[in-house]
Amino acid sequence: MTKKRQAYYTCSMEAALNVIGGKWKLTILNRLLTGPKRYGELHRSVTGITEKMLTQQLRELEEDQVIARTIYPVVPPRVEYAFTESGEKLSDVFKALEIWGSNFQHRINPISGNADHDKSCYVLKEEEQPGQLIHNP
Amino acid sequence: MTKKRQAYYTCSMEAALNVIGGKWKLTILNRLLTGPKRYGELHRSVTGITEKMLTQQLRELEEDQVIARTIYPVVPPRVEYAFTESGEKLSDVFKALEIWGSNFQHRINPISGNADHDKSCYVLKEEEQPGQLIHNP
DNA sequence: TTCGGTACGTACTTTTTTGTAAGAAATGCC
DNA sequence: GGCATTTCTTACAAAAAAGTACGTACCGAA
Repeated sequence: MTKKRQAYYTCSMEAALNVIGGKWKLTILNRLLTGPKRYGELHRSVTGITEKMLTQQLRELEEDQVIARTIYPVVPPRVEYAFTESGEKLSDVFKALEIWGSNFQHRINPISGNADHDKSCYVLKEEEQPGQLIHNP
Repeated sequence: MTKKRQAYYTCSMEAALNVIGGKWKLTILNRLLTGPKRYGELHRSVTGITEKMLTQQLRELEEDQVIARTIYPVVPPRVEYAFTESGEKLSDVFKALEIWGSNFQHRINPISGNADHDKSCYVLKEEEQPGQLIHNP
């Protein structure tokens, strides 16, 4: 394990940030919001991530009990990753990050109304149920 | 500036995470929740941070328009840091992080009911008004 | 004229995170 | 046997973040 992972924090927020921080974790978790995914699916879906990084981040998320790993004993191997109950509860964090980040982007970079870098990972439904997020098509 | 700071993101969440990520920013922002603070106050209050790091993080937060810097032209110098309007809106993010992180800590480390590392940075009031956080005494 | 207090800046080193490239296991199919 | 497929490992290298140590400016007071 490369990443130094603290066991204790003086602050719950820091603990949370440590779980979802890093270059790839939000993106990975984002992909899992639409349901369980295989390793290869994630690898294709998370553009630019290397296999080493993907494995490493998945291991850490698993260690933090945010996602669960299911191995199907077949050849070639089939491994699926899915949110745990605790991981699903992260949606409130995602939502808050998404809302604030969206405002932030528009403020910092208001000219880019239709550009690629302006799109959100998540869209909040109009008739929103608390805690629910749907993935951007 | 040491930190590589992206200008564009494919995801608002990533933009948000970039603003509050890093080793010290949540702690600094946490201190500012109780009102504007001077450089020296922050330095004493954020245990362990070096002057270089404090300055650097404050500069980045200022650049991201999360905090504002006010210089009083006196000798010796007096400089105050305070949330901007946008920074204040981060409280929703803090709250979500805090709630999830708190559950996370109890799950990961359930034995530590009264230890130091179990305490929160924030306490949510019983009769909570939306978006309001008060600092832990 | 040296000193103190405040808020930095800068060169350099160490630590941490991320990336590159290659290999390995398991097994059915040709 | 040799190959393809999938899910990882591992050793090594590069890049980024954080830490160390020291220096600067201001001006009034001693």
